[in-house]
Amino acid sequence: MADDSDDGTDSGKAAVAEQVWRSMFGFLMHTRPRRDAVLAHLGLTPTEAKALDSLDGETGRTMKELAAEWTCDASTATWTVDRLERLGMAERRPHPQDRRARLVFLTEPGVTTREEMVRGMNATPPELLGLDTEELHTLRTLLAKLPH
Amino acid sequence: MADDSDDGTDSGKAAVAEQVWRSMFGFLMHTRPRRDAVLAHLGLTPTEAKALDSLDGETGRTMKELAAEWTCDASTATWTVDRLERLGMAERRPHPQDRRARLVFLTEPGVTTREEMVRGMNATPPELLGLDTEELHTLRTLLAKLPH
DNA sequence: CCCAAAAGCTTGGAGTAGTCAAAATATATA
DNA sequence: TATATATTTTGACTACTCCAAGCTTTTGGG
Repeated sequence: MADDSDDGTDSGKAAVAEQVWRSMFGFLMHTRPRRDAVLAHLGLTPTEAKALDSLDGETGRTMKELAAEWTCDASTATWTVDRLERLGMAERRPHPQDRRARLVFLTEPGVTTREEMVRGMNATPPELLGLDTEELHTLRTLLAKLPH
Repeated sequence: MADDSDDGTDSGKAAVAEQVWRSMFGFLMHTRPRRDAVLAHLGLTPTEAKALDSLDGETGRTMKELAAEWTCDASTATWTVDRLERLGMAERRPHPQDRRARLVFLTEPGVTTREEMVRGMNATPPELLGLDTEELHTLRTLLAKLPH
């Protein structure tokens, strides 16, 4: 009610949304150093982390696909996969149908590192446990309505 | 209730917190391209953006302070401020008490660019308006309990 | 069936951003 | 005056990033 001005529009809603975003974004910033530390601890550059995230041990990806996903030049994709390969985390295998193409897979150490990275990046910030269970349930329900 | 195992701890709460975090983090990722676009549109590198954020037009900061805030080498701070200065967005002025030191201020164009940047980075994602006003109020109350 | 064009990838060359260490300069302080 | 402080300069190195050129293989007409 007490919100503000005089136009007929739903300006109160936008103001509340803004405060919601401020809190959410602030919390994200607050917890960011922890996520940065995950990559630092694993010795991964942001590019290597992104690459690791795009790959797995079972499904081979072609260089073309990876370049498209990373929205980079084909030669940059070559360079990126080279880095992972030198780290022993990825390998190129021949494409069974097209001998021009390569399929990129994570090696076993690559899969392990990827798992640690994903676990660390997605780890629940302990600050959330400052809320009680009922509050968390409410939050879960509401946040589930947002695109992800 | 129906949650899981057999230890006496409050394991259901952690599971809900995890889902809350998944939604929140997912939404952050979902909205990230928009924030990247703000910097791209203003032609700012991440370092320049960080520097701009640390400065204003009234309060001078010494190089030493800036290096500490950015947790970088003093010479890196010099390099960073140089960039902003070449862009016409910052200027060094002598320190009134200590002639060894400099005070760094934003210029008028720097202040303007900073404002645009802050506005763009903090802009409320329109997806939030998919929730109704009451839901947003609830969200605001709960999120305000988190550190920011 | 053959060959020119296209596709997939890599290599080589070059440029930008960011980072630090060491040395140099100027000033303040004990 | 000797030492400490604030900053800049110089030099070197890593991480990206693209473009242009080249190699191999596939594909689409004639």
